[in-house]
Amino acid sequence: MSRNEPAKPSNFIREMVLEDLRTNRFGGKVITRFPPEPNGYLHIGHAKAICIDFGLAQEFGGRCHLRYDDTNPTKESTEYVEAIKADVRWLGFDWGEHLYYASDYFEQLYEWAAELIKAGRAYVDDLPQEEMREYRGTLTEPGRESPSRNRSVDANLDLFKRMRDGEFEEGTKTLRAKIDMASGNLNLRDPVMYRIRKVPHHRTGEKWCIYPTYDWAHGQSDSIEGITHSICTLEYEDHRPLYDWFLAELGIHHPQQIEFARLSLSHTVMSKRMLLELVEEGRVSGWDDPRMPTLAGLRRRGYTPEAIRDFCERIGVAKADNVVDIAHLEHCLRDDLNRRAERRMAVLRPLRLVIENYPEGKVEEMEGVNNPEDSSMGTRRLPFSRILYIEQDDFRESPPPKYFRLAPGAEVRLRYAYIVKCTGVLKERSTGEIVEVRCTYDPATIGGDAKGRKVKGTIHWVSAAHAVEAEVRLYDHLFLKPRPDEEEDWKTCLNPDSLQVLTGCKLEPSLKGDAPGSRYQFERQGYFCVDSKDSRPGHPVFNRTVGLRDTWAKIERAEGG
RNA sequence: UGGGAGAUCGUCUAGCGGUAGGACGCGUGGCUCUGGACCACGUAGCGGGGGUUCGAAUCCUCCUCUCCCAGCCA
Repeated sequence: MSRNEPAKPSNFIREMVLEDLRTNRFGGKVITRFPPEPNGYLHIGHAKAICIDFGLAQEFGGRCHLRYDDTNPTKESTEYVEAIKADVRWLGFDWGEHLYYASDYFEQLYEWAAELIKAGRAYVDDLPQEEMREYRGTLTEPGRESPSRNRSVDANLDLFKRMRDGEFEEGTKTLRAKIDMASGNLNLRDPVMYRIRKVPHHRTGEKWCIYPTYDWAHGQSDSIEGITHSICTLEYEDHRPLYDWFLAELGIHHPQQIEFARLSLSHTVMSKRMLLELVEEGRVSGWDDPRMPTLAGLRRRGYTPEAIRDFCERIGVAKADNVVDIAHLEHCLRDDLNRRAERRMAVLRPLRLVIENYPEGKVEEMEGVNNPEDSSMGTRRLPFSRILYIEQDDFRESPPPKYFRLAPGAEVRLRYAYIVKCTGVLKERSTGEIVEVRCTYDPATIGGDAKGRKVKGTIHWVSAAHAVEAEVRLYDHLFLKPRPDEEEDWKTCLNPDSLQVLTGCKLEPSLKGDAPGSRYQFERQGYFCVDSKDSRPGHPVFNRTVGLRDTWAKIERAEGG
């Protein structure tokens, strides 16, 4: 409608769906699914897939199923099932009644497999694993047909039944599709449909000892659920011919598989293997360590689902390999938190500031706005007194050029309070360390009104007598290099300062006893949240979610400071 | 050297034969009781060679480079 509105960015998947809608290919329906294997935690890469799967369904008035691809009982557990549900919900999506498990379809899958056997399209193979590999050939040489390949239908049926009945040991038999051992696509060289695993399944228990492979289970599960668009990542591209083959042979509802490029993020790793290694070696405190790219980690770090969804929208969807700069994610976060987080004052590295001409014992209450972006968020009272804490960084004995903060003889505004002028410092005799800054205040400037004076700097403060003590954890990128997995040894570029723990931080009293997860902007510093695991009454712990943009730090860095 | 896919500002992404646009980042300026936010401006790109066309990022062709596949993982 409005001509200035930039066109909503589309992507190739949306356009394919639109085209299918136009041609009425699936009767006007859009049914997608998010199909995690319950064998690990979801990360930001999954969030992209979730946003695409659920987002498309939402957009076109369809629905998206949550379906667990639980075909490999040796790796899966209900613990992951629950964690994944929680993460998807937290991200803001709802599968309604449509929670499914591939394991619900085991019986149907078995029947269809028998059907393929009867059609001469599948056979029981005796080849052990290593031999099967040899028979498969290589990327450049065709494979050879297994000696079992031309068994009779009856023999195959009988053997298959006995596989199910547990007559054979693990690894001694498989059911394979009979396709083409010479295909250039290795997936078509008689792929395995069933393998024997004499292990209980987290849902079917002891009922089965043969389990379908991904290739055999996935497309058929999609079909059963009436999925129209089966969206997955690029590595499944050459599985599509097999996906299509099974469905065509069975003559059942045939969804469209569409592949997109998975998300990579700079300054972190996303592979399950690497994340697991970080956890197991204690490089991080767990899957929900705030430095982890897992949804659990991001949540604990203080990320909002809105910011993550916005990010997924902004990065787009395409087929080219990509690595998105983590700064992009952080931008989306700040953008969201700036609008929603209440402001607070907190001194992370305290330095005593004594106002020499302010009466001892006097306490005034200053009014601070909770969010300058949204006046409906109200105001709060801040106790002010003679002895305050300010940030160590906000005082320099010999200030560099363009330093707007406190320095001997300089004036600065104490946010929401008074203009003060520095009169001197107290140092620790032996070390020369500055332990206290002295100043005088101008009573006429109450509330921070500079009365027409040009006071360039405004700093935050906390009244010493009223301060709440807290531990603050400063998090930074987990890796120093943008692409750790491209280093000789990815762990050599782990950021040794990815976590800095500060104790004895001084918070304004309104922060006392806040609920875990509460998010704030600590003015001039960044966004912080109450840690959901370690914070407790009497010992608050805050996590830095992300810092504010810091132009001054940039200037200092540029000048070699 | 088999099969599949891909290549557009530093990064992500649009473009569908008609002026290469947006976002992030970066830079400059403005504004500001957060050196935040916000506003304005700027920076910078079609992998290469041929061809078709009045006109090519887009169509054809050859080449180069990158990614995926040899699990009874997903």
